Amino acid sequence: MSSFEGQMAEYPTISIDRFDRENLKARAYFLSHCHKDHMKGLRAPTLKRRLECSLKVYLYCSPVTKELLLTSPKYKFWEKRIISIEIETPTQISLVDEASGEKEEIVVTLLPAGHCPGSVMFLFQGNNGTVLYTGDFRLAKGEAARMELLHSGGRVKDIQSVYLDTTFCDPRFYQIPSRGECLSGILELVRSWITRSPYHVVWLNCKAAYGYEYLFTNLSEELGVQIHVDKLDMFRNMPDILHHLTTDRSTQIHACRHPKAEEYFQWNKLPCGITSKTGIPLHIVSIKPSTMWFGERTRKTNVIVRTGESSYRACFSFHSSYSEIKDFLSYICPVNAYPNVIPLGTTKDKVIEILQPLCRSFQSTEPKYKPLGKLKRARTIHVDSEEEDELFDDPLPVPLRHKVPYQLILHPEVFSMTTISQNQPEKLRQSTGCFKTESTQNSLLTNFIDCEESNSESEEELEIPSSVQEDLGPVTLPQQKVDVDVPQWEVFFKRKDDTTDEGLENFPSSTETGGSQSPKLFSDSDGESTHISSQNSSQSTHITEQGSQGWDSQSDTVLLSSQEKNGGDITSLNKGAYRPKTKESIPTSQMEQNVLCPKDTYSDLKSRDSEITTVPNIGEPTTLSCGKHIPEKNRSLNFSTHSDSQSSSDFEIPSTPEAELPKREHLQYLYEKLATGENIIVERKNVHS
DNA sequence: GCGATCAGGT
DNA sequence: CACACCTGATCGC
Repeated sequence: MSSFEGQMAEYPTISIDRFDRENLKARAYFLSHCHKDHMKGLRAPTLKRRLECSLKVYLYCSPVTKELLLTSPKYKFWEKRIISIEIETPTQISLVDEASGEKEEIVVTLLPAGHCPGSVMFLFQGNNGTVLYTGDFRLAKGEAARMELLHSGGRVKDIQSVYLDTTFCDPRFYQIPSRGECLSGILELVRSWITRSPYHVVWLNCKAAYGYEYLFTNLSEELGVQIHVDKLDMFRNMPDILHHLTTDRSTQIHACRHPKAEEYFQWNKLPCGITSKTGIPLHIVSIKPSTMWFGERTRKTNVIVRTGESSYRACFSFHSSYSEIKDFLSYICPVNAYPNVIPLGTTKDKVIEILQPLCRSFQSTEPKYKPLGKLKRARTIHVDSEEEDELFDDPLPVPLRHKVPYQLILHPEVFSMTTISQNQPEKLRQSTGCFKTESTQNSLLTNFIDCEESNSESEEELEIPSSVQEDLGPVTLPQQKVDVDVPQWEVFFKRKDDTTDEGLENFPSSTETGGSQSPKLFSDSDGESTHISSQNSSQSTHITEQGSQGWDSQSDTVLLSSQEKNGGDITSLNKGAYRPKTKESIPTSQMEQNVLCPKDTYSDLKSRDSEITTVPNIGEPTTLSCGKHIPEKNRSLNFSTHSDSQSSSDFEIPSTPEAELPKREHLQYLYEKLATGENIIVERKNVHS
């Protein structure tokens, strides 16, 4: 639960994710995502009244969040006062004090947060420095490095403060299986059950919250079965989600809810009330998404745990694990970091103790003891050289250092801007202006570059395979050799042989599943302890493909690919994917480009109220007009269930093409056992029996 | 009747 | 062990 009070030290006149108390005086509001604990006060009469008086006050959020929010009649009064901002589109906002007329300019950029549909992080740039408010997020290791707009001049921006989602910022939550692993584990479990007969159905016992959509869309895509839900009107303009949901109860996968659902389940009744199909009783299994976490030294895990005759828990997390948080923060390396959440059982001081070493404020005062294990090391950067880099870098995706292809440098510190969005999407106008580069103190910054390194993490990765091999007997873990010279995240996402994925289509994803089948199906691994919680997972509007690959233009399909070769996490909800359809259906990529170009469908005049401006690119290198944009990428539509998991996790035990793969029949057999609850002989060596 | 808060549950 | 809710009881306006 977020304990963020709504304001940031650097920009106290804006409020984020809190709308009560002091926040009632804010000049502008921001909502990172549509979860109730981030909407406190948002529909209170006091704020409503203030809106009526302060006509220049607006709420800014992603298009998806706006859509979800306005679907609820309780928030309808916000309709004319919400301005949605496209993901990854720097936008200038004027913060005006209505009493004094005082005005401050700020540029905000929304970055996908991977928490739930529409969830974003806010990057603010203004006179008091650049700050990042993460909202709630789940980003895999290395994802920050792939976010274009966190960079400039090929390096991460100089960020003063990060207001961080520290939900799992405790070593106890060291690792959480990746989205891909969790997804493929669930996928195979569901598959093994529903393919038995039309009367075999699955109940996904999800909570009432956004964030499971990527699970639904992926299952539907892979299995060709829509998911039954209670409501879907909030997705009416998000075809990529909508198409995978249904209100028709006759489907085999349900995610409907009812206050007495658990009770119903006891009686073999689904939450939606049905118990049979054409007179024949259903065979129901329940799968409850829950957070499962593992200690630092845990070698492997099962993402599916059987909890009863017909019930299972499946790993699913909306938030980044301890190691993911550390990876994220250490990459950003801000001057300061502030926790938005203090997990129960820990204290603010403890959380800060963890965050501080990853910040510059600490590093500069501490002896620079940088063991080889460090991932990044300090280096001095000259602005000039940065620009050079920019110009001459090769456009190919380069691992850590992000380049911004297709850009032209204008003047180092002045940017032209085009005004676009307005309150009403259809109206737009344009204008130009100048913006001064943020970091003035940039000439000599201490920045970090990747180090070839050897750090504990990679050590683990290297070790894990071997131990896993021992444990698993037949299933050997391919050496995911991590080349020390290679940027770490590649280790997680890249698969040696991408092409193999396709062929494996139906092959149960070995990974988690594979793990589960192994002896310790329902228990935990030998390593450390396993933990389970009932959380949910989530995802957001986010990008699957990392890096410079863009999303594809087929707006529709976007979602899902389970793990693609790029391995990243599957987050399918791509920026494009969940873009509400309200505007036009411009192919995503195209739309992106258009954002900065006059020709938009929008036309119009600007209203002086809400001043919004899209800034081509902020940061050292200035981008010219449509330049911001990410190279297009063809999103792979293949959904190989496995690759991701296998490649990305520490947990995975799986098989890779080169390794000895479990036989399909074998896995199928185990899955069925798992699904039906039949006894599984737990033999370490020979799972096959 | 409404909201805010707390307890309890999933 | 956490999360993001929901329900119900109580209190105050």
